[in-house]
Amino acid sequence: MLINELSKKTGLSIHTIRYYENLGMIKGLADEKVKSNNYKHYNNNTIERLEIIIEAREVGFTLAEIKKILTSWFETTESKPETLELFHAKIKEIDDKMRYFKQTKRLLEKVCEKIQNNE
Amino acid sequence: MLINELSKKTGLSIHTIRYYENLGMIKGLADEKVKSNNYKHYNNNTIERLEIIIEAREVGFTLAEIKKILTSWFETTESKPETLELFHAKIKEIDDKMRYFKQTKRLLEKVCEKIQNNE
DNA sequence: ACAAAGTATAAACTATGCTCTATGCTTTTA
DNA sequence: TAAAAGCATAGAGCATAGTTTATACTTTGT
Repeated sequence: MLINELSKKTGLSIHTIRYYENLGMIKGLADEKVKSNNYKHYNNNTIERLEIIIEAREVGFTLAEIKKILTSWFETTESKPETLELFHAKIKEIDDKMRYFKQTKRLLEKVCEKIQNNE
Repeated sequence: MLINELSKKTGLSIHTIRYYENLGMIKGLADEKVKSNNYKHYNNNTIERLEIIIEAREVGFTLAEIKKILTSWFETTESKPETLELFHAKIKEIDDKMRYFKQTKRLLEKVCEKIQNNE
């Protein structure tokens, strides 16, 4: 599929997709049989990768961090202990953030109560 | 307390605290009895506010959004229905993000398993 | 009393993550 | 076949959230 279709399937703008491609997070390939243009083709793996990017950026990971996640998930053949530790650290980060989430949610709920009681 | 103490108690840099003060998220007051300087004094409410800021920014709320939360929590006297709706929407956002969190955590755990099995 | 440390204000600078514009080529469509 | 739409590349511009620098005044410690 070309970039337009990819954009529609993921909900990301064409600009954003190209931005991610420039960062090396995804990769499209030009059809070698077609010499007249340089149109890049993307496959379902690209969709998977973009969905992971969307998920992980919601969590607040930077694009650099997400790139590492993608590499470890899709490309890594060898297993470095420091990579493993990195991911354990990230999991811990998520757990920490979850706590902030619960606290903030509780605060917001209290704000709602306060607003309603003032009526 | 002065800004240095506030910085130590919250873990935020003096610069960041001033940045938040410029945005109107917190407010220090100069001692009127002292004419020789313009040193601002902060109280425990400021600490509370900064702790809320720290929590909420981890959740990914923008400083503008956090400012609204603070206003509704500490300053609002009247209760506007649209404010209430805003906060309900924010709570929903948090719930949505929690889902992303769980998915991303699961992905990271799988990455860890993958790395370990490759050994 | 004087150097060091603290405070205030303003402005410049930086990093991240886009978003938009310009240019030029290719493909599709009426 | 000419106009419109799509694709690629490069670079400029923008918003957010700080961080750093410069300047100047005040307070504190020795």
